[in-house]
Amino acid sequence: MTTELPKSFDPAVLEPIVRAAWESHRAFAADPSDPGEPYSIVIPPPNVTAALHLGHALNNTLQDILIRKHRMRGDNAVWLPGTDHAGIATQTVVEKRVFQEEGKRRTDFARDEFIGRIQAWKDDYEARITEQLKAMGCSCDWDRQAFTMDPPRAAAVREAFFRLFADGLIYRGKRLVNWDPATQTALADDEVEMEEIDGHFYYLRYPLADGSGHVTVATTRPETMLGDTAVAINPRDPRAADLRGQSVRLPIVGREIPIVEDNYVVMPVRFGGDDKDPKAVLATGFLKVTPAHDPNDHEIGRRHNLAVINVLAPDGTISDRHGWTDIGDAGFVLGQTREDARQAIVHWFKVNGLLEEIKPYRHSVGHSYRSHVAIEPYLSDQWYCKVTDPRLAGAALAAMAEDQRDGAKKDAAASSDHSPKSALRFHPARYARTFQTWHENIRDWCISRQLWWGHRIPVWSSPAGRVSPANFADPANVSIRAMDDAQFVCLRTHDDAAVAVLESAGFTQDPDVLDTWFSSALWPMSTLGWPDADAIADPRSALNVWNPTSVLCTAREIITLWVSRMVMFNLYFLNRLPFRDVFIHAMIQDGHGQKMSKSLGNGVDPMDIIHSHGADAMRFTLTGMATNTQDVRLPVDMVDPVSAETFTPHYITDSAGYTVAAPIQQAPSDPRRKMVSSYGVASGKAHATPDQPVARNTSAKFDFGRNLCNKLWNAGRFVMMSLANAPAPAGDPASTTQPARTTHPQSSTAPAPTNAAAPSTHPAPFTAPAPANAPAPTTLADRWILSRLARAVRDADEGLGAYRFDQYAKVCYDFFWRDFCDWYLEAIKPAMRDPASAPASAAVLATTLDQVLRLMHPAIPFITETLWSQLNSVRPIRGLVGIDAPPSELLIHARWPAPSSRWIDDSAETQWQRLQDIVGAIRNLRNEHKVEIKKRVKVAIAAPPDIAADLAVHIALIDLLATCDSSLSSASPSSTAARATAAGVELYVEGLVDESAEKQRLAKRREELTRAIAAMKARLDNPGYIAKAPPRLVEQSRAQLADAESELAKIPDA
RNA sequence: GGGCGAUUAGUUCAGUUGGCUAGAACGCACGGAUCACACCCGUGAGGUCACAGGUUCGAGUCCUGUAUCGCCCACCA
Repeated sequence: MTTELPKSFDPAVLEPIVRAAWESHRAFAADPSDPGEPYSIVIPPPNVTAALHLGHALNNTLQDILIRKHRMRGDNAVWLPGTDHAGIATQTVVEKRVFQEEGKRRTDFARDEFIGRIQAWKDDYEARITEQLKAMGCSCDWDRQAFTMDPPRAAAVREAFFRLFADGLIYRGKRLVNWDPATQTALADDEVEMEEIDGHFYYLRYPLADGSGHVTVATTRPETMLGDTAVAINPRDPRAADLRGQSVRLPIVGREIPIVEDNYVVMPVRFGGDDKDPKAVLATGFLKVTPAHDPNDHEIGRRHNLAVINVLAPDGTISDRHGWTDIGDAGFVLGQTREDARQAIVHWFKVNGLLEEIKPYRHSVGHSYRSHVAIEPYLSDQWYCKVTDPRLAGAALAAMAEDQRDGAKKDAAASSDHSPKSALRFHPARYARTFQTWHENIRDWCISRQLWWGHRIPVWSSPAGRVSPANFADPANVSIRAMDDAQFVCLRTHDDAAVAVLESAGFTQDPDVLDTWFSSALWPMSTLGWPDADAIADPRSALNVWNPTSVLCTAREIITLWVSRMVMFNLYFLNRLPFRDVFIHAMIQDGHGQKMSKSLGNGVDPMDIIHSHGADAMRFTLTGMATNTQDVRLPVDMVDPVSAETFTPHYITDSAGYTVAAPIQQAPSDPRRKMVSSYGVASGKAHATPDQPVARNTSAKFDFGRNLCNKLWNAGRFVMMSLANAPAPAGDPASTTQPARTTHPQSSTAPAPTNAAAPSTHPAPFTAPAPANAPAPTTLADRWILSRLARAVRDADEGLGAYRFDQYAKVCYDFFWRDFCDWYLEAIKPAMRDPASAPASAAVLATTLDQVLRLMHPAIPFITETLWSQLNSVRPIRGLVGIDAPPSELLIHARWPAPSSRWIDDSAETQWQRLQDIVGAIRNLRNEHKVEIKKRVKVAIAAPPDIAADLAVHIALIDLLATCDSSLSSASPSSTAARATAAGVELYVEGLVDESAEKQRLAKRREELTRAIAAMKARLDNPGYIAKAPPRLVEQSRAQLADAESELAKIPDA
């Protein structure tokens, strides 16, 4: 039965079966009370704004590899899944959707009603994301799935806010914030994108108040002049002395404002300014100071005690209702947008003869990452978290690994195990610098957002009302602080009675919500039960077992947004790190080095790849791409929806200077084309019907993984067929290979059978007994493959330990395909026609496949799990002395291979390498002379006595692998024999008559040898080389020279 | 402006502390329906390691500079 595997594997059929098996066994469930070293990862919670993209696929594949490997090692491994509510992003998406579909704006709804809409969106996308992760094979503990706004996470937010508030680390500040006039909310610095803009420098004349003349200020934003409260000049400016104490009359408004001296002002070039500084070139030396609308001016205003006059409404229009009273003649701009006001004011200056000049100026301007409109520095009341406090940023800096601070030792330090395990380490180490610089220059964190979707700020205030702790039933859960002459009351938990007290005293709750990163910052704590009192008190609680987590896997773009804040909060609230390692993986770009994005249409949907190639194929390809670099490229193929042809898109530059994909004629307007990036987004439309082709981006790169899976499938099939007749283990095979795990499928606490037997530390494979009836391998092929296996296991482990997933993938690939399939399987085919007669080889074969499946399972879990169950049902002898292969019903719970250095066999590898060289040389000769594939040729091998003795034993292998009949001889070339040299022996293939081919080949070889001899001679003639190079290398060079010369001597002259 | 990367075969990438004739995969060329696999097998071609200096017996690797590309941070005069 078991040998009836289909010829090629079908992921669409197999993956759901394997998923069901894992689910029914509750294979991903973890329990903090399990023995085993804790190993935990929290998922970087994807935003519920959209379905997962390829970057997520990479991110989660790598995490799953780590989790699966550690689970197999017997560690108490848990992977905590969840999603992020992503305040601004999600609200914006839903607002846009509602407006498109219903023509309604957010303000047309009641707050709760609109939140309900967003909630529905969230439910939808959370489900999709979860399904995507499951389809990818992510072995998250789904019982612990979290959402940054669900009740447990809300409790964490309340507790954290309360503690920070009571400790004075949260304050209310009237500050300039990055205001997005479109969404009417404040943005964090990180949410602002800089864009280069072609703007202008406007030179405006401000008359001196005494009428004796004017000063000329230069500005890119003339409209803000309405809020000017000073003109500044550098004290070193030669004109400063004459103007000291003077003031100017602000045009339009008529406000009299002082001339102040401040070092911030850039000196114009003619007074000694730096001529390389474009500002100095353009500057007049007079700076208009608008404290309410420019961060630097705000600082100047503080230094000189200037008035702060806000002339804008929250929507970005000029307004006299938000702090501006002396409007003078400015009535004509009231109500205008920033852009219109700019034109109007410039026009006013022009007609009044006060506009001196306009010069073009290219500069960068902050834009909202959401609405893409220009950010307005805007004065408003916001809540701040005082991350500049030493207890936060300082603690984060102190937690860094010593050898990663100040860029010490660079990447070499990342993999060293010498520094204390308790420190925060980055992999690759260069990212430690990003983290350090951020904290050294950190500014207080604006945590309030003018949104509806998010954690409502748990503070009530009243300008007039007053309360005291005595008013509350539970004063310990109330924190009262006075700021700005008002009382602010923070409630620790949801408490209707306390709210009633506040409301009756005239208090109202702050309408704002918290920055989405506030809840994200608590993620490694809140997903594990904090702040539940029992969780904190119990040393065996999930919180105390799994926090600190083992590693955080993420992309570099959120080191400052997220990593930093988790470190600060975890240290502050729990006095320990949220994770020890931070692994920063590469970002996936398209084949042109551009980010994948919806607007470029170059994104690749993981679900498309799962459908076309299979989850394993996608995972393996991504694993191989996870190199140490900061970007990797994935050339994207697009599928034309009409012709169904695949092609590589080219790019054009649009009128705005942006590069855009130009893949398909009229692509953006073709409704079918839109489905490219909307798999799973435009619900129900993603699945193509046969008569309606759907364009889906893909990449030929995924063929790499698919080919590997297919190869593994067929190799597995072949091994299984071979072993079907092989000896089975003594005793009752069924009971040893089929542990009865299915008898307790509901028990999440039951560890895997293999792990249960293991101590809490790693299994000790060297002491594990081999099967009593395991025959000892004796053949060269067996010794060789076991030696290669031992190295592969060691190297794979090393790669994973250093977060070098590409190395892990390569080791698996090379060992499995090159060694196991290309050479080992070919070599043992004769023996496997009757495995019972070669029990040792059968045991080696079964053991090797067993280990290959274990080794590759973390990367390609579905196909390996499928083959594992097949191997279990064949029941061959598995395991050898030194190679522990304890049975397990499911591979996901099977024990991770441990390096078995006892099988590393240099002599076998040397001998095998010689065979490979000889076989390669004979195959080469055959090909050069166009010998038919099945024709056996006669080969005479002339070898020195010691090598000849070795070869005599294995001559049958040469005959098998090179399709020849070879004989060892002492060099008796017939005149017509084609010849070659390999591995120190000479080969003569009889009967190859194509003399021109042979001559060509020899001429080429002669040239190669001549070149090599010249290079060697030059090297050895260099006295410095002889004197300074290690003797080993000099010896090697001499030997190579001798070999090359002797081979050349034997080549007959043309 | 500050920082971090990258530049190696047609393409995507490896290349450990400097040391064999610089490797792999895909693609390409030639041969092959062989009883695991044509998503395969065998063989081969293909590289001035971005450029210019330097250190060294020896540089893809270390140093300096240049160019191009990318990312992060800062910056509305």
